Amino acid sequence: MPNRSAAVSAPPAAVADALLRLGRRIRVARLRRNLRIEDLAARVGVSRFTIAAIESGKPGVSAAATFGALWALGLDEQAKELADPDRDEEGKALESVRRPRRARRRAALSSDF
Amino acid sequence: MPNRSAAVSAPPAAVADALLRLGRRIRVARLRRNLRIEDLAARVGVSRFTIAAIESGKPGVSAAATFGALWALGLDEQAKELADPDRDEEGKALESVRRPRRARRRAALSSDF
DNA sequence: TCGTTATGTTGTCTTCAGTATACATAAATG
DNA sequence: CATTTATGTATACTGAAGACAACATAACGA
Repeated sequence: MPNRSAAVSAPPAAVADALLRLGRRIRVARLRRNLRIEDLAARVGVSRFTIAAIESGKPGVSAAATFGALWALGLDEQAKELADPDRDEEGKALESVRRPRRARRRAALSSDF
Repeated sequence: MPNRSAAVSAPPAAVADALLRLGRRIRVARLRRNLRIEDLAARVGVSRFTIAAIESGKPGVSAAATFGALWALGLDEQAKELADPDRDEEGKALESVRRPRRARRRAALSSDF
């Protein structure tokens, strides 16, 4: 079985779009602050090629580099709110009374056959 | 993330915290939906080990896998708002009149030593 | 316009992310 | 409790992420 996962080499369109949009926005924020790619790279602690990859929406860049760029630009506040359980209305609705520490498959109905 | 970069192997505390928090929240959302790690992995298109890495906040996981997990859980709406230029007050304030396509270092003041 | 320089591009090399298998642990279920 | 099974842990393998160098291109400032 091949090594690289499809999700990374060819992500779903929604994910690819999100990464592209995020990259473009990071670029806008960087330019507004009059930072060179190299300047931002130094702040984040990666090479200029990694920042270029982020800005062009490459799927394979590490989460640390991506969030690091947001942080280095002072844009990490919204990142902190990501997937906030309090705002996950669907999740709250689906949640059963208790909150299990493990998911469980629908019981396999041992009685048949 | 191959050739070691400090930002990935040992991210700034703020970034490490953000990744840890995001991972925990993804786990909460997954459990609320009664999905096993393996179920979510299948939706995202990665192995269960990658989901486990995301949930434990490992810095090296790819952005595609991370955003893919948010997407597979239906939590990608907030992700779309990340780094929205309209909300970047600091950036808007810093932005000069025009929006250059390249940053430029502070002019090197050719006249002095 | 002209020189400067930020960014893109190409190519090589190294390291680790992601995968897979196997086993251990612990949490649900009945 | 006992059984089932979701998740953690360990090891090994492979391909791509990321670093670096050098050069090409194009945008900016003067």
